[in-house]
Amino acid sequence: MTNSALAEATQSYHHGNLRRELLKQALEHLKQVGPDKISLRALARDIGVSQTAPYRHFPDKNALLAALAAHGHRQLTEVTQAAVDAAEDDAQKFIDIGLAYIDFARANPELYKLMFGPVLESPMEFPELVEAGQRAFAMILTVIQEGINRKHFVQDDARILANGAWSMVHGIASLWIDGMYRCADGTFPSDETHLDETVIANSLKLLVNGILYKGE
Amino acid sequence: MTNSALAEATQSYHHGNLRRELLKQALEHLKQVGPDKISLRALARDIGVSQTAPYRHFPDKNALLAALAAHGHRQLTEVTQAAVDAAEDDAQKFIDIGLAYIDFARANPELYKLMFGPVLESPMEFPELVEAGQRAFAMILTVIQEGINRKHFVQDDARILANGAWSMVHGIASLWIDGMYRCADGTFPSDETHLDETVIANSLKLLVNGILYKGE
DNA sequence: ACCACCATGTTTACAATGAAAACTTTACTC
DNA sequence: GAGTAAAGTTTTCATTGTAAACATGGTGGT
Repeated sequence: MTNSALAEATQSYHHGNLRRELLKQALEHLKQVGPDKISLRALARDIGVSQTAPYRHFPDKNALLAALAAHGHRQLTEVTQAAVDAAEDDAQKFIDIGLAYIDFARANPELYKLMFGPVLESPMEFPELVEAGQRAFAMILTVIQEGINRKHFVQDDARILANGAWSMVHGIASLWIDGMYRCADGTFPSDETHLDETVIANSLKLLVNGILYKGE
Repeated sequence: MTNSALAEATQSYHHGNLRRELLKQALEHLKQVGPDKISLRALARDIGVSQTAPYRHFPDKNALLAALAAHGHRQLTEVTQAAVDAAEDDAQKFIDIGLAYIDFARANPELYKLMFGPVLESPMEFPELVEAGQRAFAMILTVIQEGINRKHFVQDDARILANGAWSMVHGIASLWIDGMYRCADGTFPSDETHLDETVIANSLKLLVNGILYKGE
């Protein structure tokens, strides 16, 4: 068994392939207790390994969380890219892309909080994370630039359009996740989850209306 | 000195009026170390009081943070209300209100993170906080409703307009605070803080354009 | 086949934290 | 002036992140 790939696949090696297992368990714990309360020791305990074993794979807790966040960014980019590819070339396209992004955030709230919240320290120091972020932004920029080329937009500064679109989508996702989306009377929606998509889509439309060039 | 109001005003009582002092120091620590790393013990130490003294004024750490967040919401509502009052009745009005909100977030990033981030646990259990949030939303609704009454908007569902506007503003504030606002090439702005207002205002305009009724 | 090495885990240890429990002090009330 | 309840203290405990020193076992060079 000199093949390390085989070693990874099986249960062998010294004590299993920990790094993968750690990230898997971390994601599980993340979903259950939220990003703040993740404990390295609890992870190690649940995996059945010593409390300091994780430090052979990550310099510290923050680094593990960063790896988790990077994975999340890649996933998010994936689902958004899928929406981009599937979309027809009209206004609905932008709505659909936004909805895909927001759906991911709603389906993985704790992960999303980790990715964009203040839990992670000095995220810019993790190349993996920075690259994932740039990839996501590049994707948005591509879509935007296409729109600019086709003269779909009221303005042709890609930076403003991309940041504006991202802000809107991120804002909706954040507020919704934190339960801050409100009814007209200031109270919170009870359980009409079937209305969500419509409400969100309508909010998105506001921005799309502001961006799209309305041919006379 | 039977007057408890006087007692609060002066330095007297048992060992000074702690509650006020705690919140003050907490705000200071918040600015310096961020919401995650605030430590009750450090607060007590800096004030010169025993480590468990805070527990006579707040049931736990979370409650202290909630009080801090509530204070932040009141401040935020205040500055935004001021912008509402100062604004003339045209499109620029909405830009100005949004900018005031975002300026507060940029001036008090750690406080803003505490108010809207995932740090605070079960925020809905703090009536003080819930009320502050409702007051803020009510203010937005008032402005929106006025606009609806004057037929300024392309749509008359106040909930959608208010949530949409808030999402946009919150999204911009969050991304900016976390340093995720990007240049057109996907990199981050270096130090052109003088350009900020313009860039932000332009993003805001995208939404305002989408909301305002454009009389033929 | 041997042996030295390095990656991976373990044991032990330490300091910081949030919080509970029991005790002490002080200001105000009757 | 005694008693009471609020405000503060001391002591204690479990949990956490992480450093340091040690153990182990698979691998590669000779």
